[in-house]
Amino acid sequence: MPELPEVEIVKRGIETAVFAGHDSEVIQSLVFNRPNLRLPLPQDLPKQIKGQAFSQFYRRGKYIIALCENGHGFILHLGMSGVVKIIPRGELYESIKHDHVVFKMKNGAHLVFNDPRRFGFLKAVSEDTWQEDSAIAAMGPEPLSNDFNGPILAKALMDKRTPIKTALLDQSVVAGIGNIYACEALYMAGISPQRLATNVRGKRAERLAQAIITVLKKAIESGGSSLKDYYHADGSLGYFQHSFQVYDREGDMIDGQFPVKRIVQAGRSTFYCPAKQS
DNA sequence: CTCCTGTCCTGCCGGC
DNA sequence: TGCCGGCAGGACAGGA
Repeated sequence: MPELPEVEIVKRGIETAVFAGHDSEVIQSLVFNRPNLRLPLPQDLPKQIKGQAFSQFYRRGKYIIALCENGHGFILHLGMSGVVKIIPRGELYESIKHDHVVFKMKNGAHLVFNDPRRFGFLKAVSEDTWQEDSAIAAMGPEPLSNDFNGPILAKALMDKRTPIKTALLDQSVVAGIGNIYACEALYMAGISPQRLATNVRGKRAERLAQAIITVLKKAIESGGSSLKDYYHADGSLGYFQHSFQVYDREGDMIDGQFPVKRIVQAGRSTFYCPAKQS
């Protein structure tokens, strides 16, 4: 499920667990239970970070960047089905299916990456070069930073001849939006997903930028508030229940009279309310 | 160049 | 109940 808000919650949850004191930040071991996910797992990483303390976590779009004190670290992408589980110190960790990557911490806690579909990946990077990684460098502005607003969005959309919905999924336009929040932001902004991206400018682009910011912030808030310490009882981070206005609500009525439709764009489902979006 | 389609992989849900 | 097809929140390679 992970789009920007979910990844942000996962990152905060990891930070909370790792920076809890009593050597909770020190990695005792890192184990890969298979050779690859979407990409080969970095076989040198375990020895590079063994005994090291995590020093810093960042999120960029849908990516989490984790760095250790010696400068070694990794980029984690959750793909479609990835979750991070945190098993606190003192609790027994029992491996289950698709637990591909397991960090054992010095204080006895475990951080586990579980990804049934294996569309996620973990890539070794260093403190000095992670920003030059191809996935990171090509990314557009962070929507919840000062680098993002209506005019900046309009400029990124100017040359795009695709429908606006498809353009929003392009991580070089704006970072972190996926299928759900593209649909939700367009609904909130009253913009049809079929409108050409190049025709979203001026006031429309302003409305869309604001809608993106609002939708993402609300999702982070609801994730943060609905999860005790950001993780479920089973220790999994990254899945929490939202109430969406249009996503996965085909046939539902808006205002009791305007139905939500489902169409397919670039091979992905789009949900929208034609009566409310133009 | 830009844009679209197909593909990677497993799990789940609805229909028969 | 069981089986099967379709679909799933991402991102890339390859072809048009």
